[in-house]
Amino acid sequence: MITAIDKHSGHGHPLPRSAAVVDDIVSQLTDLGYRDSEPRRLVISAIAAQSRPFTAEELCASLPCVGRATVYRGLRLLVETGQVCRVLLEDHDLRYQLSHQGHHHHLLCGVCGASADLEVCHAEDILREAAAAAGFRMSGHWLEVYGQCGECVGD
Amino acid sequence: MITAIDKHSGHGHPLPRSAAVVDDIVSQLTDLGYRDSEPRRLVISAIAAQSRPFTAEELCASLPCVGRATVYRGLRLLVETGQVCRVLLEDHDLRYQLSHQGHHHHLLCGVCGASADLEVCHAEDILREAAAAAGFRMSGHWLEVYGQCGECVGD
DNA sequence: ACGATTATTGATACATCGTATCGCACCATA
DNA sequence: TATGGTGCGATACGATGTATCAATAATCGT
Repeated sequence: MITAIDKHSGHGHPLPRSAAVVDDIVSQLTDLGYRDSEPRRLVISAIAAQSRPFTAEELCASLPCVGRATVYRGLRLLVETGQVCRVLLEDHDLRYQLSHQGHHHHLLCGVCGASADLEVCHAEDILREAAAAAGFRMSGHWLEVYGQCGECVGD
Repeated sequence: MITAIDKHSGHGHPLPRSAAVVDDIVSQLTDLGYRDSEPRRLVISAIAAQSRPFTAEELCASLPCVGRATVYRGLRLLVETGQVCRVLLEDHDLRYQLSHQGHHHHLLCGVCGASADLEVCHAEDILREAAAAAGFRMSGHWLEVYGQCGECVGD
């Protein structure tokens, strides 16, 4: 109801089309039978405002007016519905980020923390074949790729 | 090409030469300057006795006479020295298992929990190339493959 | 528009997993 | 055998996430 994105309450500036992103996600949730509440919109909005993978506690800190449990619940719901995906850093730190649809993996920069998507996973066929050679039927996989992004190479 | 080796599912078979395995690991530790203590041997022995990926708490439970902190310290030391590797299950449960040397990834059975190794990671070249296309210089990756092992296919 | 129903919230306690601290014991070697 | 550092166990702590539960608010049928 309240489109409070324009409220420059916090530190960051609102992203240009972030309101549209929030509306889109909310409508996907309502299609699934979930309600459209203000705290949830705030959580989604805060997620959409993140420029790189974030931790759950960072999200909580950026939403002082929303209960911690609500932030965690919203995050979990969005992960379950595929709107947000988990990202595992090289040091086993678990983070989250907005998910772009479809099967993909992440390129993670160890210097600046930026992430990029590997949209098509060609490795999948090779893995399936290798699994079959070991008598396994592959049903899924988890892959993260670590390195340095173009701007950080050489640092 | 990727070759799968060393299925350590075990279905109840005791691992052969487990004492020799413990001695080998202990000698590698002493070579690195660490001492040969009885609690540490107990931890290593318990790890060697595991037939599939285990949690740290399972290890603690199997070693009631060794302090919890000691178990965790031993586990961490073995991970740091490469004797034990971490395994991430599909539900994000973190487990451990004896590491067979060299770069490898895991095939994990979601039914019985068995694991097998993918010893050579040929997907690496593909990933490096894909990373380069996105302007990244790849320095490492994390990969787990999920599915069903030969004995559990069809369950 | 109203009221009933039910999802959602927020505060808080709890659970899990792992690490830091600290005094003491043990080993290595001088 | 003195001594210094490694490792020990007990325990407190920290980080991350979940369960509980009364109160609230969104949705729906009318």
